[in-house]
Formats: sequence, C-alpha cells, structure tokens
Amino acid sequence: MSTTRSHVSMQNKYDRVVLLVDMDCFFCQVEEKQQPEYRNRPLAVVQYNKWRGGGIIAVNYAARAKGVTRHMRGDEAKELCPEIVLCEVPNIREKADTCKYRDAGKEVANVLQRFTQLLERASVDEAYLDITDTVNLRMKQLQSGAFALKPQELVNTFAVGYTNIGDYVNKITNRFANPYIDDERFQLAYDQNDLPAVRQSDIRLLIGASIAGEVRAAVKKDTGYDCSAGIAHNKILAKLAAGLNKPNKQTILPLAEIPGLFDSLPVGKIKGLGGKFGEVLCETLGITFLGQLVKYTEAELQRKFDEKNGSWLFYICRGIDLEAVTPRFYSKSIGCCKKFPGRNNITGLKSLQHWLGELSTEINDRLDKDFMENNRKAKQMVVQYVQDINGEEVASSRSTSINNYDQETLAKLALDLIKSNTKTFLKPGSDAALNNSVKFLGMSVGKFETISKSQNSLQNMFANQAAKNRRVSGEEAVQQPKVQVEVKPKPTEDSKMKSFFANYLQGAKKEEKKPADPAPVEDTPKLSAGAPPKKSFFEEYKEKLKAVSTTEGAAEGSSSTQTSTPPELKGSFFANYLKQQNASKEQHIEAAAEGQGDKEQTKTQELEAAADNSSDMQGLAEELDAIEAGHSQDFDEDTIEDETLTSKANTSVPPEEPTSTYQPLTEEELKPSTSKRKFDQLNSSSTSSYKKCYAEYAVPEIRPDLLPMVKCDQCGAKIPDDVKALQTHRDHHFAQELSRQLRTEQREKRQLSPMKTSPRPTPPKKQKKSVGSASGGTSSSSTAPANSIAKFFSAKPPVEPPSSNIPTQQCPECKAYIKIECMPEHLDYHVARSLQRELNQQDLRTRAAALGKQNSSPGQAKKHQKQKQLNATIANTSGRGGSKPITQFFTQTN
DNA sequence: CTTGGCATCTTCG
DNA sequence: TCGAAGATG
Repeated sequence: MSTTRSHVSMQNKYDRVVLLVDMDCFFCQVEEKQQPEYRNRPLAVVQYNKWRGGGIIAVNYAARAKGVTRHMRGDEAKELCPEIVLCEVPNIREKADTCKYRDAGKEVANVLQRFTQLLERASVDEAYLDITDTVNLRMKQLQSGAFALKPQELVNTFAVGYTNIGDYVNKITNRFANPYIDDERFQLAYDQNDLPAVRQSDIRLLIGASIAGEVRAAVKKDTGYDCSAGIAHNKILAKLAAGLNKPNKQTILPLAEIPGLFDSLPVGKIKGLGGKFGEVLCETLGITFLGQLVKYTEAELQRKFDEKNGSWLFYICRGIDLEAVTPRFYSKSIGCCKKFPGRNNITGLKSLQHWLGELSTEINDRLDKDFMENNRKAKQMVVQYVQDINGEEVASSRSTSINNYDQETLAKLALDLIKSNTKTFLKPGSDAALNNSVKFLGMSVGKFETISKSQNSLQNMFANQAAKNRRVSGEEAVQQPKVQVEVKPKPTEDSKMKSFFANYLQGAKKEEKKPADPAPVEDTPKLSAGAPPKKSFFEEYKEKLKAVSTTEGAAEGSSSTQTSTPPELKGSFFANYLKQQNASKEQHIEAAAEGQGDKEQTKTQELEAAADNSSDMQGLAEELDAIEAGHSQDFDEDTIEDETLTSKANTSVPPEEPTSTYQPLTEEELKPSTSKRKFDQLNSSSTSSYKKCYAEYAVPEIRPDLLPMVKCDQCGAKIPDDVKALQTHRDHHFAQELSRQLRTEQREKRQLSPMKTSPRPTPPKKQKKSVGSASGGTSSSSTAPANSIAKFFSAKPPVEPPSSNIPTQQCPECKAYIKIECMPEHLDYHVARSLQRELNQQDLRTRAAALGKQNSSPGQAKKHQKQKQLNATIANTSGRGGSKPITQFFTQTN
C-alpha cells in the first residue's frame, strides 16, 4: 500500500517495535512525589473541592483497592475509604490548574526521548516510542556479542498468552533450536511474504521488552515515577498491551497470541472504539468481541461503516495497524475552558470579559512558556462557547488568526468573535446584560509556526543539544525531523547560544507595549512576544532565567533556593544548556551530585556506566544477587548500563566498540557512528527520503545493490548481508549445530550438577564490578571459575524463617523465606534467573561450538579452559569483558 | 442548589 | 479552512 507520512506500508506491518509508556495514576504519583508523607496511602486527586468533596480525576492503587474510582465525588470516596488522602488540583484564576501535571509529564517525556527521537506524546502521561531501530541494532549486536539480554530488564514483564516471561523465553529458545518448528502453523496463518518477520517477531519483541525495561527504569530513576508499558508491533496493540498488566508492569503482545486475545476482548478496549463508534459497531453487527470482526470482509465493513473505518476495522481485528509513531513532543494546540453551570451562567458583559480575561491569561502564559521551549508561535485562536438560547444549549466555536498577540488582544479577539457571531448579543435596551447567557467558555490556540529563520536555528541548537544529551540508545544518530521542525544538522555552537541568551534577555527587557508593526523581526531576535500587562508569567520566567544564567553555573553546588533552577526550568532545554555550559565536561560527574536536574544525574549515570561497562558474568551474578536480596526495583548505577551508550554523542568516554571479526560489513554496522553514516548514505542515495516515506525510515530497507553479498563461512553460500537474511540463514546452521550440541550439553549439565549443592558465599551487594579481563573477577567457588556458568546453577542456602512476626512464605523455588508481599517480585526473580540460565546455556553451547566445534565432550576442566580462552578472545576483540549470553544465538563460527 | 465532571486535544465532515 | 464532534483520561 501507499506509504504516506503517517502510515507504514503493509509489508512492514510486523517490522516495527512500538512501545506505549503509560504513567500509572499519574496525577496521584505527582502528588505523592511532591508530598512524600502521602506515599503508601490511598490517595485521589480531586478538582473543585467545594461541592461534595470535588470531582475525582485520579485514584492511586491503594485507593482503587477500596473501590474508589474516577467520576466519584470526594465525599463518596471518603465513605468507601475514610483514610483516603484527597489532593486538590491547585486553583488559580478560579480554575483548576493542571500545569503541575503537564510539567511532570514533560519531565517524563524528556527521559523517554533519550531512547528515540521517534517519540509521540499521546497525552500528558502517555507516549509512543518507535524503537524499531534500536531493536534492529540489538539484533545485530546479539550476533556480535555487543549486546546481551539482561534478566533484570525483564522483571515485571508479561507476555500475553504465557503464564510468565520465562515461558515466553523458552518458547523463543526452542524456536532457535528448531527454527521451523512453528512454520507449519505460520504458513497457515500468515502470508508467505510475512514469514521472515513473523519468525523474528518474538525475539524482536523480547528485545523490545528489554528496552522497555530500561526505559521504565530510567523513568523511575530520573523522575521517581512508576509506569507501565506495552510492547507490540504497532500503536494500537502496544496501547492495548500496556493496559493488561498494571501498575508498574510491562506486557508483550506476541503476534501469535493476537487471535486468542481478541476472541474475548471487548470491542471497546481498542483505542478508538471505546466510545460511540464502538457502540454502533457492536450494535450494527451484533457483536461483543473484537475477534468477531474477522468474519466480515473488508468490503462488508466498508459498506456498513465507511471506506476508511471499514478498512481500519478489517485490519485492526487482525492486529494490524499501520499508523506511524509521529514524532511529536509538544501538542498541536493549547487550550483551556470552563463550565458555568446553572446559576453560574455568565449573564453580564462584564463577567464575560472577566472570564475571557482569565482564560486568555492562562493561554498567554502557556504560550510564553511554550515559546521558550519550542520557539513557535500560534497563528490561530479558537473560542468555544455554549449559550443558552431560549432554554436550549447551543454550542459554537469561532476562530480567528492571530499575530503578535498578547493577553489583552486574545481576550478582545475572543469577545469580538462571540459578539459578531451572536445574533442578539446584548439584551435589548441594556448595555451590560447578555441576551444569551453563557454556560461554557473555551479558548485555544494552535496552528503553530516556528518563528524567523535566524531564530529557528536556536530551535535547532536546542534540538541538537537535547539530542546529544539524550541519546542513549547508541542507535541512530540519524538526524530526523523533530516535531514539525526541520532540524538542521548544524553544529551547536556555544557562541550562538550565548548570543541567543543575550538577545533574549535584551529583547525581553524592552518589552513595553510593542509597536503595532506586525512585521516579524528578521535579524535581531528580539522576540516580540507581547508581555501581558500584569503579573506576567513571562516576567517571572525572565527573572528566573536571568538568575539561572548568571549564578547557576558558578555556584553549581549552591543550595541557595534563589539561584537554583526554578521548577519550570528543570529539564528544559535551557536548564540543560545552562548546566552544560557551567559544568565542564569532566566535572560533570561532580556537578550532578547536586541532584538539581534529572539530566545531570542521568548523565553521570551514563558516564559512569560507560566507563564501567563490563557486563561480565561476575557483574550479572552480583546483579542477580541484588535482585534476590530484594532490590529488584531499585538498582543503582549498575542497572541500566548498556554498552550502546558508549556511543552517546558527547560523552567523553571513548566508545568501546565491539570489533567483530566477522564480515567487515557487519563490523561497520556495529559501530554506531559508521552505522549512522551508512544509513545516511543509503537514505540519501535513494530517491525518496525518510522524511517523505515513514516506512522507509522506520524499517530501513537495505539495498542489496549497495551491500555486498556475504559468504556464509560454514556452507559458502552467498547471502545478502542484511539482518534478516543473515539471521535466517544462520538460524539454520545454528539449529544444526545445536542439535549436535544438545547431547553434549546434557552431559555437561550432569557434570555440573554436583555444584548445585555447594553453597557459595553471597558476594557483597552492589559491589563495583570488576572491569578486568573476562576471566577475572572474584571466584565464588574453588571449583568453579569465576565466569563459569556454574555460578548460575549453584543454589543459595535456604534462609531461615525469620523469627519476627512478619508474615513470610517459603519460596518453592529456593526455599528461602520471603515476605509475603515480596513474593511476586521474588518469583519474578526466579523467572529472570531461569531466563538468564537459559541464555547462558545457549552461550555455553555456542562458545563450545565456536572453539572446539567437532566438539566431543571435553572434560569439565578442559571446557572451562576453553571458555576462558574464548572469553579472552572476545574481550580482546570487543574491548569489553565477558559474557554475551544469547549473543551467539545467530552464531557465526569462524 | 448545581454539574449526571470536566478539561484537553485531535479528528471528522 | 472552519466549526463541530469524538475520544480520552
């Protein structure tokens, strides 16, 4: 099908990996963070507390357990749950003010954006991330050993249709052992052309889940917020999946599970079918579940609904959704409104003006803020209102274009719009009484345009700066349009930035009543945004900005509240920029300790992680110990480290890239920087750019004519050197190899099993990982080499039941006594651990294969020696130590 | 003496 | 492009 800007092509329907991150009862979390004494208490957020306790707009999980829901009044909640904490949405200008939550949402989105530029904020607390590129990269890295799945990233992960994630992993593992095991079923269920994507779906979603784990951990670490996530091949499914397990969980929706899920999935669960359309759909067809839709042909559905909807339904009920993740960080419009029910009807001109003034003030403030962050100006304003006309409520909305607005202008324009669109505006004979009372007022602005070219570069600088700060995936330094702004790949220059600030502050200073000239200022970025006459947000912002820019850097560690970053600046481009200015790159780590902005901490974390990127078995073992010790939720610095972040653009740590000894091309592609270059080449050489064709961008087609064929080192066959072909081919070899290895494996297992009973000392928790050679590390057992997989087979001595009165339960797996409420996490740990074991077994096999090949079971000691050798080899060639579990799934023996 | 919640944003026609 | 409706949380 056509690949428009907003949709991927049908042939790519299973190629994307899409993440939906959804904050758990977000408003409540914001309140709990702000007021820590409310934590662990049932809590709800209400607005307009006056009448019956206010309307509940968010409920935390403790309160939900008591039956409190949205739509309730605060008083009802109190009845159900007397101890509930009711937080009021702040009221300013006699109106609920949600900017606190918007800011918090932005803080989260800033974290999310580190993982991909393809971020679409769907609401204040939800965002879609297209992580296809990162997944693809990691698929390659799996082959080279530059990336390994980590169990802790899959804690709290669910897969639809599986009782636990371990089963899902086993399923994948089995398929690697026998790549065509499912093919018969696949061929019945899928188009022939889709089979390659279908075969890879599960492993790619699993990788997606591990990224999701990183994303959520980063959100938690940098903002303190919990969130849930869905991982699937498209937005609709990701959104659906995210809702299946909450809170603080993530859910994979495997391709093969879609039909089963949909058979009993109420239609309304699908985004877009939760309202009237969904109802009509069900009534018209007499159906209840989404799966019942597959009976209908596309033509039938198109006839009953319309062409577009019918087609959409036809595909949705098959789990196909082609809508692209459209990069958008900021909303397209900004608006606010207020109801004036019953007696509060606006009946007089004065009070109408008053409320228009309030609304326009809010709009104007938000516009100012938005302008600072996004360098854009609204070109249109819409006023919406509901009038009482002869007892009938009549809704209207009218729009006008705006240029160089200020608060008063907006208010006046709005009034004019209402006036000119009301037949009889004032009561006859009166100059103050409205003929039609107003029951609702709304005002919004949109049609944003970035301002002049010269200033646009600022936007670009911010974007680039932000991109540098945020990039963590190691992937795509591919420049791409951010929001609707053309991001020029210009170098970001401090001087430009400084002059911007100079100009900005200056421009803000001479902000008297501006002249009536609407001519956009071209060269001097004086930013003629009108300052609202009184109590301008802009003014305050300016003050804060000044304070920040002049003092923050010098007094980096200053605890002075006067000079610290104002809340609204935290996480903003400005704040980041300033901090970067003021902290020299090397001192950055120190600076971050202040904990001022999340950025700094993150950066520190990344730097440290990059410096300490050893993820050998020793480290893994310690992490697992940490998990087991009950810290599964809050790891510190060593949790999220990911090799790929060594490629972070402005990190001072030299990237340690895996230097594969395999195909030169693959090696090239493994280097993020060159990978980017190659990608750019590919794109620029093709006639249509990714800007025009999202599908090509999201799932870059590698052009065979530009890529040499690769000779299979095992059978000599020529294979196109792209991920899929290569892997498919290697899967084949791997399967062959594996069947040979399995017998050996069984023997080895038996040989290793005695160690299960030998207790090993618990290593100190969260000990810094040794970066040494792969074979280094503290040995935990005299018989097992440090990096031996044997470590993962050794059992912990059972913990004695605590004498305290804390209710505990004995874990069926490890016999340890675990606090009952910790049991789910504890079991998750076992799942994760068995996952890791599984992966490591794969690793073991493939290493043995890579070394000895014709194999023959060497004695255990000998085997360890071989492993050491191999590890050393890998360490030498890759520049990093150790374990690459699963890495050689697509093994390339050489 | 209510407001069966309300605010916000996007998409549709 | 405009105005209205829909969807969502």
